Amino acid sequence: MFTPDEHGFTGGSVTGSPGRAQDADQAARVVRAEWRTRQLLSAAARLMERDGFHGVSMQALADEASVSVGLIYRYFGSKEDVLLAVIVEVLNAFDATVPAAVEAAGADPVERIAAAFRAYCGVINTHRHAAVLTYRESKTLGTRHRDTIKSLEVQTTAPLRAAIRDGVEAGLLTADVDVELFALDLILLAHAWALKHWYFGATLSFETYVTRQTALALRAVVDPAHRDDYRHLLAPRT
Amino acid sequence: MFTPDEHGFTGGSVTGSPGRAQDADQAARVVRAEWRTRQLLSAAARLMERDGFHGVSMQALADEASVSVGLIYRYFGSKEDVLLAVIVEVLNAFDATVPAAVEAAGADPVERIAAAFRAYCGVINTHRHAAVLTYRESKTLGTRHRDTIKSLEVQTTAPLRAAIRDGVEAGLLTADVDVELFALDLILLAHAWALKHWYFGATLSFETYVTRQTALALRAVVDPAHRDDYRHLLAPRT
Amino acid sequence: MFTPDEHGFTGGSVTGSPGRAQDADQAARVVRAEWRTRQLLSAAARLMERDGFHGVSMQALADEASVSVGLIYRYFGSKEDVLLAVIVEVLNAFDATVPAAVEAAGADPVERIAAAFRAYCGVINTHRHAAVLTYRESKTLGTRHRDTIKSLEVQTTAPLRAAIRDGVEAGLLTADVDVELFALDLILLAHAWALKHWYFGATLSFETYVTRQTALALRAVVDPAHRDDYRHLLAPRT
Amino acid sequence: MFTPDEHGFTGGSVTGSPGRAQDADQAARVVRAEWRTRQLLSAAARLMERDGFHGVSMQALADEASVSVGLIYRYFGSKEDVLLAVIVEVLNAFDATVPAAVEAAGADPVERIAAAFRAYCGVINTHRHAAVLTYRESKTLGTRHRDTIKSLEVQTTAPLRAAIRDGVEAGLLTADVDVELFALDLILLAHAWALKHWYFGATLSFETYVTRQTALALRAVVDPAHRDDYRHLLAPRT
DNA sequence: CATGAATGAGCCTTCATTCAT
DNA sequence: TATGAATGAAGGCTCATTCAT
Repeated sequence: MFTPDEHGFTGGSVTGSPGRAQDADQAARVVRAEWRTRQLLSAAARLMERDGFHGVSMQALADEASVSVGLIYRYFGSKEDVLLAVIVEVLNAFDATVPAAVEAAGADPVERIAAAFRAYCGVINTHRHAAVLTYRESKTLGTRHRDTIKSLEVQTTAPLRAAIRDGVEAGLLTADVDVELFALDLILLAHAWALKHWYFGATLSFETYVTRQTALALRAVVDPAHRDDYRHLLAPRT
Repeated sequence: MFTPDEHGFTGGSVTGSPGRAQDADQAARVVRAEWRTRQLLSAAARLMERDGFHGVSMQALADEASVSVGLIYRYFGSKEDVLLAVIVEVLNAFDATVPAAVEAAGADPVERIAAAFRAYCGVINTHRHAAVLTYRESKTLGTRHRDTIKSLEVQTTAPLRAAIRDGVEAGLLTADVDVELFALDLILLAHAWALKHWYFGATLSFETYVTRQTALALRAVVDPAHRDDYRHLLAPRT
Repeated sequence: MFTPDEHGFTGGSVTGSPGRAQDADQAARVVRAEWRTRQLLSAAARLMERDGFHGVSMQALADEASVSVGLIYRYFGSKEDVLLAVIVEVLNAFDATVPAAVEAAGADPVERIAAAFRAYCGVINTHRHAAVLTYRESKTLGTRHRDTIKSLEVQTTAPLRAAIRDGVEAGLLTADVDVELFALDLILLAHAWALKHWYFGATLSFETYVTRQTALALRAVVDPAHRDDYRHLLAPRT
Repeated sequence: MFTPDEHGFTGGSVTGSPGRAQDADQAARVVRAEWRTRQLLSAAARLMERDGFHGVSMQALADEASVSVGLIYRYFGSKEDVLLAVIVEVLNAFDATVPAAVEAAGADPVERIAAAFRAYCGVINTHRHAAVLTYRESKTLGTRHRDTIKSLEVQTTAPLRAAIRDGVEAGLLTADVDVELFALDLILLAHAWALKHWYFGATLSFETYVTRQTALALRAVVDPAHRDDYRHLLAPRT
């Protein structure tokens, strides 16, 4: 699990109050701090998805979150940090969701690939607001932040790449599949769901989208010899 | 072919001079104007791809193009107009390239699909700078401009969609292919080449990328009965 | 009394603090805000009278008022709004001064006319800087603002017109007096005091100016039969 | 007659063409130059009256006059010079009109005053566009130009002041009339005709305005003993 | 004489960030 | 902790003026 440098609440000793009461205070403080953070990130994601990073002023963000401008700076060092945190939140959600989904799919590599893809799409669907930001505003961030994201993305897509590799090695996928490339394509298709409103209209439901894309993608790589085993994935009724 | 309202050089023909000489003047002026436009758009694409629309100031643009700020406004009404023009230039390039490439590929729908995809990728490779902008900065533009782009994109992808539809109807592609979805996916894969430096590193050559993606995509849709006919596309040696 | 929409300090009362303390805060804030406004308007009037609306940059205004440029925009939405506020201030001063002066002059219509005129001149003398702006920069403002001013001016000159009308009806002024025209002329003569430095030099004192103009104007309209009653106005010793 | 420093067409010897032909050339040139000047000043007056000095760009002026921007600078040294020339044109018109009108009115001082006033109003009515500029944009001009205007105005109002002085000395006006002040008032009333559209609406015709103002003003100063002699001026039927 | 492309200083305005309360 | 007044750098854009043709 990744935790950005959200201003490092070390919560050091303050002044001179007894221990027990202080602990309670601290706990309450932490709770409130987390609530604030969530409140702010949620507002930021909503606003930035709609108006873009540069289209959202700190004042607007403060208004949307019903706090003062100054308070934002207690939780984030700069406007860029807010953006980074929003993006990181999505990437963390991948890490919190995808591995579990893959595990739940059982041992079969092809099933795991399908599960991973579906989980990716699910996270993107949930954080649709923020997901677009990853694409649109990465260049906005400085190199350091960008590297943070980059490595998070690699880490995040690891389960998918692993499943694909397993599939090839198990002979379930054709031997000539380029693991990296296929993984990239699946990620792209997942992201496309977030971009699709603007690019595509609202013709497909989420379910249909995932099912069809899964079928399309897998048909390209499943070894002909095992096609029948995955008919439920390759030729869905929808 | 689309031409944005680049400020409509009506040019005020005035009093009473011959006409031949004036025509020459006008012609020379138009030539220079077009040169300036190209010069500016090229600089804009380079800079905006690197720093994003908001990261490029008009001053910076002027410097990069070695002109004064004021002059930019003779050719574009606003900063947004510059962005629009950059984007439109790519889209026009599609229109100028793809249909010809498709025709040159002969009558076979599958060959035409492959040719269209390759052509798309080629245009994106050429205008790599500008292509990224289409993704990143569309939200930046006002609704009117956005609609302009949207309709251009639809128009631009028409040849590809047509070829796919033909393929399905000719029984070369499996009957259950979702034309729109498959077209979208191919476009995405083409665009991905522009996004890949940031997303992927520089492992693949353009040739390899196109060949492999073509194979991957087509394998998902070509009817098993015709696989052998397209072995050169489906199972390239690279 | 007119109050322009000076940015409507709604002020965001937030969480849950007592109220008394907050009220005090709010009150203090309002006081400071009003002080700022006055400070800014005063600087604006001074500068604009000297250099004209277009001759004063926001930077210059900020410097003169010893604040930052940005702060001006907390109090006024735009440069035009500053001009409007300056002008409105004068017009409000009329409303706050003239009626009282007229009342204090007693019931006699002629005395009331003289008192109104003197009061007008007094306000203009006090706000000499700003008064000139009304003439010079009305065209600068947009139609909406211009209408605001126009209706304020009408409202502001009402007491004078009423007194003249009463005078005519009471038979103190000759029956053929054109009420509107005579009122306009008096207003003009009052404004002329503000324009006179540039137009006239500094030969006359305020007192002398008012007294003489009153005499001159009234002599044109007071009915010969009542001349003697107003000798103190018609033939002053100065 | 005043002639501003309109770039001093000394029209010196050019190169080496014969005398006669050159003279013709010169003449033609001068004619065209004057035509251009008039064309430009007319356009400038129209535009500036509508949009104010600062609201008119040199480009707009060029367009309105159907010439190029560059050409304007052959006739006027700067934008300010254009404004000055426009204003000076009105003041010259006074000089060209008022004295003649005064002479034509005969020897009677009161008649001369009335004639002068009517002539002033007439000029202002004709150059209404430009007249407003005198008020609105004098501050725009530098000190030097402003002094030019000031002295022109003094020179221009001389006939009126002379007539008033004569009237007082002849005992036709009451002895206590302040010559300078009364002259100023009359000039103001004349100018008011130009300002009135904005200040007053369009209720009065020019004729009515002049007649009524003349009556009003003269009634204030004509000696009671001579009232009957000027009944046609003091109590017009309109 | 005439044109209009080109320049660049300067203007209004916004907004991230700070800090006294 | 929380507020929001205050700052000032920077940005987009305009426009008077020049100059090569």
